[in-house]
Amino acid sequence: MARCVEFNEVEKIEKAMNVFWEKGYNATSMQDLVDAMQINRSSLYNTIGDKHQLFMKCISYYFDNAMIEIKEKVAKQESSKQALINIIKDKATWIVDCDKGCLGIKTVFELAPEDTLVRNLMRNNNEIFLQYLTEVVQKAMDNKEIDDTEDATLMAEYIMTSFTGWKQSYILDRNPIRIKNLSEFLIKNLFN
Amino acid sequence: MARCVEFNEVEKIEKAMNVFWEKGYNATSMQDLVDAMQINRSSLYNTIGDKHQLFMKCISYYFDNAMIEIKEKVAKQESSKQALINIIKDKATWIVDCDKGCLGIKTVFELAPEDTLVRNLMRNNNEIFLQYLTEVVQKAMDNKEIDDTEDATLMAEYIMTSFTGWKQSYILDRNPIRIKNLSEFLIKNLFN
DNA sequence: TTGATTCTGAAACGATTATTCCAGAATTAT
DNA sequence: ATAATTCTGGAATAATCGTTTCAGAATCAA
Repeated sequence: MARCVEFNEVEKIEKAMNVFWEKGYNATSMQDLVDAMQINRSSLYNTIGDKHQLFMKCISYYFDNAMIEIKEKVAKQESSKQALINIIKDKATWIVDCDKGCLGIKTVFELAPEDTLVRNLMRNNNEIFLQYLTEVVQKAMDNKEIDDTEDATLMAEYIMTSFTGWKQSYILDRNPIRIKNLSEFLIKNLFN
Repeated sequence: MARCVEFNEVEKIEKAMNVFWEKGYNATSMQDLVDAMQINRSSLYNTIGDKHQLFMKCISYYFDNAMIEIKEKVAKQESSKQALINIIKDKATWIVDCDKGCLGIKTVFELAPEDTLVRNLMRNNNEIFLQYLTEVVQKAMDNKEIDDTEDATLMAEYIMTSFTGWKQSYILDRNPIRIKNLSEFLIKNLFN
C-alpha cells in the first residue's frame, strides 16, 4: 500500500556520527549532516528526528560499538592482567592514531554540563563501561595477578580517567612519545 | 583632543571569561557577551575586537590568573613534596567546588583540534604550567623527598593529565567522594 | 491501472548569528 | 566657546541556523 524507507538508518547514523565526532555538536550544522548522510532534510526529520535526537542516537551508536570492541579484545585474553594492559596500550595507540578527537569526551565537556538528557545518557554509558572494567580488574585480583588490597572500582576509575588526560595532551602536543610514556607509567604504577 | 575609553578592559574581559567558562565558545553569542560585559557592541568591536579575539584574551587572562594562584600557594610551602600534595588536593577540591567546568579543558576539546590559533595559545600555556610543575617535582626529588629514579617531566605530565579525567568524572557523576578517592590514590601511587 | 500512501527535493520559514555602520552624545585640547 | 576626536546606542546587514511545508515523484497493494 505504501512506499518503504529506502535508506539504512544505521548506516546514516554512522555517517552523522563521524561529523559530530570531528566538529562537535554546536559546530555541526544540519547542512553538514544532510551533506554527509546523503539524505534528504525531510527524510531526516521524518524518520530520525531533529538534531538533538540524531545526536543522541549517534552517541549511543558510538558507545555500543566501543563496548563490543573492547569485550572482543578482552575475550581473546587468557590473563585478566594482560587484558588490562592491552586495554591501556590499545587506548594509547588509538589516541595517537585516531586523528579525530573522542566523541565521548568532547560531548561531556561541551554538552553534559547544561544538557540533562545528554548527561544522563553519557553517565549511563560511562557507568556500564566502568562496571565492565571493574569486573576485569576484580578477576585479575582474584587470580592474584595484581595487588588485591586495592578497591577494584577505584582502580578501574583511575584507569578510565587517565585516558581523558592523554587525549587532551595529544590534542595539544601531538606527541606520540608522551602518550606512550604516560601509558607505560600508568601500567608500572598499577601493576608492579 | 579626544574622549577616553570609559571602561576598564580587564574588568570586562573577566566578565566575558565567565560567560565563555559556563557555556563554551560556540554556545556563547555576542548578545550574551554584551549583556554580561555591560558594554556596547561598537565599543567591544572597536577596543577589543571580534568574538575570537575576545576569546583569546579571555583564556590568556584565565591562564595568567591560574599561574599566579598556584605560584603563591607553592611559595607558602617549605617542602616541595608537600607543595605537590597540596596542588593535587587543591585541584580535587576545586573540581568539586567550582560549579562551572574548566575553561581550559573545555577549550581544548571544543576548539583546539580545528583552531590553530587557539591550539597554539593553549599549548604554550600548558607547556608553561608543565615546566613549572616539573621544577617543583625536581626540587622534591633533589631533596630526596620522593623517589628520584623517575623522570620529573613525566611525573608532572602524569599529574596534569589526571586532573582532566577527574573533571570529566565529576561532570557526569557529581560524586565528590570519587574525586577525593582518585586524588588520594594518585598521591599514594606517586609518593609512597 | 488505480488509488492510497510515503518518500523526496527544494523552497520558505522565522529566529538568531556575528559584524558593520552611522548619527549623535560626550569628552578633550585649544 | 569652539573644533576635533572618540565613544555610545541602536538600527541594519547579510549570512546561517534549525525546522517546516508542500507539491510531485515513487512505490506499494488491490
